[in-house]
Amino acid sequence: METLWDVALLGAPFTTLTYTLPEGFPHSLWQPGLRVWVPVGRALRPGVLLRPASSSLDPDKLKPLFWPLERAPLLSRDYLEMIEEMAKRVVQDSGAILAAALPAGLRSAKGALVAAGNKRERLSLDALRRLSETERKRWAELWSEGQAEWVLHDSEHRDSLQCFVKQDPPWQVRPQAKRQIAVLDYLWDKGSVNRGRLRHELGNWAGPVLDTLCDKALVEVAAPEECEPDSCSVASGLEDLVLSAEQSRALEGLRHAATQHQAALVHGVTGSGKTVVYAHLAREWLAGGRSVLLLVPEVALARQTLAAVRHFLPGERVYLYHGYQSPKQREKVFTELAGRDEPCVVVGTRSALFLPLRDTGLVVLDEEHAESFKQDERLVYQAKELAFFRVRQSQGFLVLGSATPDLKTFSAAREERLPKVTLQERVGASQLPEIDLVDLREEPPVAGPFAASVHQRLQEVLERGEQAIIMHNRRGYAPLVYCTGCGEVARCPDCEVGLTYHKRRQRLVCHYCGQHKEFPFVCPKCRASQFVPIGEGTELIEEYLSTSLPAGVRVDRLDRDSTRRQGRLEEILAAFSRGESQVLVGTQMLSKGHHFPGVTLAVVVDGDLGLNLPDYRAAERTFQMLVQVAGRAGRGDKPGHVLIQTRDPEHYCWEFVRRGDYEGFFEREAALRQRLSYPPYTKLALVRFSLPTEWEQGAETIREVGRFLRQAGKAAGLRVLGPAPAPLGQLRGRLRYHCLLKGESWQEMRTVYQQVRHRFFRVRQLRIQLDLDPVHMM
DNA sequence: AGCACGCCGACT
DNA sequence: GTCGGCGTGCTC
Repeated sequence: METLWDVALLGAPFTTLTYTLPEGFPHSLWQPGLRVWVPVGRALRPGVLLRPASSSLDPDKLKPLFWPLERAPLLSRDYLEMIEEMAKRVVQDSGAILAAALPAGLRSAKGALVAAGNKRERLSLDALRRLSETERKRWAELWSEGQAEWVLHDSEHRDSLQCFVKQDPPWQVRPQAKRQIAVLDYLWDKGSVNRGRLRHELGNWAGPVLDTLCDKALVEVAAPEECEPDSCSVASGLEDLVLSAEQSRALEGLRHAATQHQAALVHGVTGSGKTVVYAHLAREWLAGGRSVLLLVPEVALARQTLAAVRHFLPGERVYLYHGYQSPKQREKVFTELAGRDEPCVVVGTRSALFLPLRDTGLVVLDEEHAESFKQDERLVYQAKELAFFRVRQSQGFLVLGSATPDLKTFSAAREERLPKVTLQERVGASQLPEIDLVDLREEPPVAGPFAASVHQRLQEVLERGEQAIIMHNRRGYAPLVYCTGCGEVARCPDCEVGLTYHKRRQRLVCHYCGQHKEFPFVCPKCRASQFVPIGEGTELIEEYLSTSLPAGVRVDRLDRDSTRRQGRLEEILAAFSRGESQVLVGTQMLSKGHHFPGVTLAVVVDGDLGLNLPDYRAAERTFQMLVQVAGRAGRGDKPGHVLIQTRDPEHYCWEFVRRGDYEGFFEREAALRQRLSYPPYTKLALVRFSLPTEWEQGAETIREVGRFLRQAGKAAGLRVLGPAPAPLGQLRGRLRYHCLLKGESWQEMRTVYQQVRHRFFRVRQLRIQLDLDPVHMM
């Protein structure tokens, strides 16, 4: 009989600890996946039973776990298997993975009470701990028989209310009202947080300040929204389920692939109607009694896709899941799915891969090349890898879809490790747009950031009553400002990068660490306060077009700043798709999957922006983004046109973008990668490490880490490059370095990483992180 | 992350 | 002599 269990802690330090079992509960209760309260130090913490312990610890020295949180395990064995596999791959504790996977409400045990049947007996968690052994046992038996229940603290408490800013800056607040400004700034950065969190982060004074701001209607405090807006007013562009001949062939191809493979690639040009094909396939899998998971890279797309799925699959249970839902909402979806046996559809972003779907049949990863499918802050994981694991585990089928697949994915298809179906035609009357380069060396920008001919073209399009999108991947007003006193550029003191000027907010913002300074700003070098903006961001372009285009033309902006306020994104998209605005200026947010039939012109303000970054994927990324932007033009019945401004018209990327020639680009880029020994021809990992800027032993430690890595790497048959300062050499007051590992085996890389961590474990100033297959080298 | 333990400076 | 500052290290 197993009496020792390994429990993964759901809070820091996330380690797995071993406990004995308490008395009074039926033995059959103890199953993997059961959430429990365990004593850690003198506190109680939530954790998850992983497995009967194999360790040779002395049972007399172990504590008994305290109490189960539920009568049946929330998580299945398959689910735990997935978590543990993931933990192994990213070299982290299972508890850390679980904590990232579970919605907040399920990983934090709120102070709870035990109520007994119909009696009035109530016991707080603390009271329960103080009971005598016999009393505790009696309660355990009562609870086990269903005579007592956990009553979680009600969330109607004021601190659980969500707060969000209701107006875009600039805000009408006296400049002396520092606290009001601090609250507004905080909420603006975070989007929406609950009142408790706000008071915790800023201090208790935030409570009354919040009330003042509510009175001024600058901030709203509301109960977490319980339901998602059901339908989306943005046109989805998907009229019906009738398939073209090409789509039918693709569907047939996928059906066939599913009989002998675990996954397939749908390579379809923008506007070729991939979603309809997915919908058909989804319907078939549902009919077969299996669940369907539909993943898209962004929340806005998830909402659109939800509307389309509901339209196509009426009567099916469809769940939505993404990171911007309220914790309550996510908790509800999570628990409902964990207990659900009938098949259903889930539409969501990357985090939806962690949902406890019982029987995952079909998984669709749309826009599979998108970088948001790999997260790299808290937990480094690749959604594709996890999706693969899930379908393998459940004998399901994974569909990767894109107009511009990840080079790695396409190369797998080329080598016939991954079946591929292709969609080359746009559906309906629309055609792929014509794409032209505008050489800014010959035709320098005269109209704001635009060449004369581009501006001219824009005006013509608007005169005809058509719409245009302007893509520029830089938010804010100006990416740099320099001081007229000393000629220096204003820099972030912690990151050393230039500060971006945001005109509406009257702030200088560091786009890397998020800190901001008020503007006007006093130069730290010469005390002057006159600054001149250099370069242009979306805010400037919006302002420029609003004033230079004929009156009556409405210009809107779509970027992270303009969509911070809740519901703004939908408003902007809806206004554009109803034709109320004619020009939409934005960052790459514009390029993802939106369907605007009225758009006949797309302008890329600076095609070279991403091309010269120190990253082996710079060209791939630029190509993908430009093809996606181009894909927004000419989706209606009028032909589309794309203008790309560049100062480097000879770059090999352009001819392929112009012809919409993915395969050509692939050949060229793949050959380059092979020659330079980059993925997909080798495996790559970064060992990132950072240390405080002000640390005397910094330089010596960097050398030591490098020496150690080179030695350990060599022994493991890896090539080790570096250490080199990371492209963002200083961030948040820390120096950042990395070593690049090249080799054939992920496992060797993990081993080397563990060795270096072990070796420098005691050097507290040093933080070391592993990123297998990094998407960007920053 | 908590929360102890522990070793130095300013007070009754 | 005691209170308390936060550096260091552990939690089954």
